[in-house]
Amino acid sequence: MSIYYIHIPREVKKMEKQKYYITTAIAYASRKPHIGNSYEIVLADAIARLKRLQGYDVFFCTGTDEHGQKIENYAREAGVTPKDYVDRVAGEIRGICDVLNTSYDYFIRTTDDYHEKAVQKIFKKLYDQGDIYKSEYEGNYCVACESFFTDAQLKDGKCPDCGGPVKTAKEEAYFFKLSKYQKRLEEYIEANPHFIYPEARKKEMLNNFIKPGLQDLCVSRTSFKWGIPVSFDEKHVVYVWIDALSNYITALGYTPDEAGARYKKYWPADVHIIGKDIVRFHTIYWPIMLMALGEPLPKQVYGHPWLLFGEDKMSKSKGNVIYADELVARFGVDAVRYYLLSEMPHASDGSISYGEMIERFNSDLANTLGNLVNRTVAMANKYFGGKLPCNTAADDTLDTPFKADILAALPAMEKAFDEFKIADAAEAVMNSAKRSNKYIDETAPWALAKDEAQRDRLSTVLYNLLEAIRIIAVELTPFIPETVDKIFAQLNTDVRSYESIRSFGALPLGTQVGAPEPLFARIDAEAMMKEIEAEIAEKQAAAQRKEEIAGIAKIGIDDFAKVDLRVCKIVDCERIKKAKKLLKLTLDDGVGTRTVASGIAQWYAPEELIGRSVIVVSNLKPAVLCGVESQGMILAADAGENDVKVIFADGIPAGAKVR
RNA sequence: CGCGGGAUAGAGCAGUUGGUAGCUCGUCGGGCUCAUAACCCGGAGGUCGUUGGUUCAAGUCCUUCUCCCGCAACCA
Repeated sequence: MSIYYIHIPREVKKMEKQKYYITTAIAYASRKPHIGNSYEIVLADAIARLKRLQGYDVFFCTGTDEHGQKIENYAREAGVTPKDYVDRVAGEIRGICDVLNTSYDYFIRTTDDYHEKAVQKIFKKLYDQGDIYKSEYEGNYCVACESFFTDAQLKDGKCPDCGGPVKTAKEEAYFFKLSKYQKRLEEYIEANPHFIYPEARKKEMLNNFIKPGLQDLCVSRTSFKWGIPVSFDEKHVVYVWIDALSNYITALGYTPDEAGARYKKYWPADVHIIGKDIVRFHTIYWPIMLMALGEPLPKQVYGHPWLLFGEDKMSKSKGNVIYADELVARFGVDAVRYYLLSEMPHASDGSISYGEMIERFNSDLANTLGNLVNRTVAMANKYFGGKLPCNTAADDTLDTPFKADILAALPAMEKAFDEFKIADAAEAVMNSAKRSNKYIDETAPWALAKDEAQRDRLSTVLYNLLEAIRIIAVELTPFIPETVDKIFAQLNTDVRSYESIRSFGALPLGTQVGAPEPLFARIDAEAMMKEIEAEIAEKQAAAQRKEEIAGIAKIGIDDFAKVDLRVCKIVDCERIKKAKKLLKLTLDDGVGTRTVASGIAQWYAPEELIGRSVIVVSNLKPAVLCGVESQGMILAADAGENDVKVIFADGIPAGAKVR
């Protein structure tokens, strides 16, 4: 199997620390992020902490993306200025990073002054050198797809995506010549097989986007104001790509005129940690921007999977949104971190549920790790008053394999980290804890304690255990740093360097061990689940109430009169081939026939609809959906969580007006 | 035939270049008493989605089909 990582020497020379620059995507400051969005920062934090432990000079950057139409709209709804709005949300986002105990070195906001200035200069530079050009785009625009296409891309004069009609659109905008760099990008990706990770994403990018031909990217907008103004053309604001992606270098102090010391030191990034949904922007647009600026490209982009709630995506209306701060309040920060890091598969989506959370907490943290520390420290106190007199009474048949197993965890953990298999890394460490529990069973210290002649042996056994715990604790630093501190407090030592865990025995003999204190209290799963269910039910009820009250703004009778509802008879019905959810209905509306596309394919088969009558919004503007022009919309109701029922009007003549 | 990934014990997953199917949780039985009703050992439970093939040997390679997921495109 190939190992997807940039080779980094394990031994870092003392003279000069090697740098390691790691970033997360910057979070869009439109809403408070739920636990799924928070996974990324914890993942990046674990990697950053490991690299620091390994002796790297780490720079770990995160932040918020604060411009755009959506934020402008939310702010208007909230009745505050966009700046006030993002100040609040950015604060919440940063609060979540902090509550998760993440060790970012820098938090950038795209509304920061230096960032805005740098972005303007970047935009100007690209414009001056001809990579960005202004266009009265008289291209082929597909309204349905909201995309422009070149003549070559069109299929029989129609949109290559949906097969629908395209029209010549005129919209003043600036464009970035991606096409110019396409070949270089393709070569770079081929030449650097680890650049896009995991492998599947790379194929996706190459086959779907790069090889078919990159279209020039629209990089400015005139339709909203909340953005960084184009310095030489104030009608335009810089659209998301150049604004947001630049953060990775502006955070280091980069501008086109002056790179700055920090930039020179840390760029290029060693890895960008991002969600799989934005791999495209980070592996196509971003590298091309950097090429155009004449800067080196990041070494690696890791598109991580998503965290889902049970089977579903989280959504407020389902009442199943879980926020990091709520979880931390209930379970503690390390329990949340541990769950995220140990439960997420490295390539496919993971899930979170309270039941799994409790199970993982009890079995790994409380039983395996917590209990190990507790029983060991308790014995050290009970038998020796916390101070071990000897560590030389070895029993090789038991001790040698034990030590070997404990020391084997570190390389296993490092290898897993290099491949972003963080869950495997956690497992490797936890196996050391299990192995230590087994060692207790093998050596039976309580039996040794009964024999005065075995005193040295007993002390040695307990020393080996304390040392194993110390090694485990250092290895757990990337995962649960707060607990690690507690463990070291109980061991009463500060020998916790990375070097000290490469061999067995760095714990000084005779250290006065502190009193045993449980690290994690076992959770009564049944009681807690009951409690949680009650809370969720309450939340759901509240959400529903709110929806009913707030609902949609009241309309007058005049507004309602604008909607023309008609009974129509379904004369024909078929699936739309290219669409998963759409049915194409041919309707008799009393005057003639019309075609309507409806997203009910997963609930109704075409046969069962033919001959039935439905209510149709007849004066809806036509739109093209997957190549079918839809001239209206049929009424249906959300009958349940995942159930839609069409409202039938059988027996009423076609063309009848509904009011 | 748009591109790509997947189907392995009740659940969640690992299986490196083909060579005796493993891990965690759960379950059943045993052991131990230092410890947080915890810890340790053992059992049961899988014809590795389906068809055909290559091979001395296939979970692993090729092939047929079925189903799931991601990307792209739509829930008018």
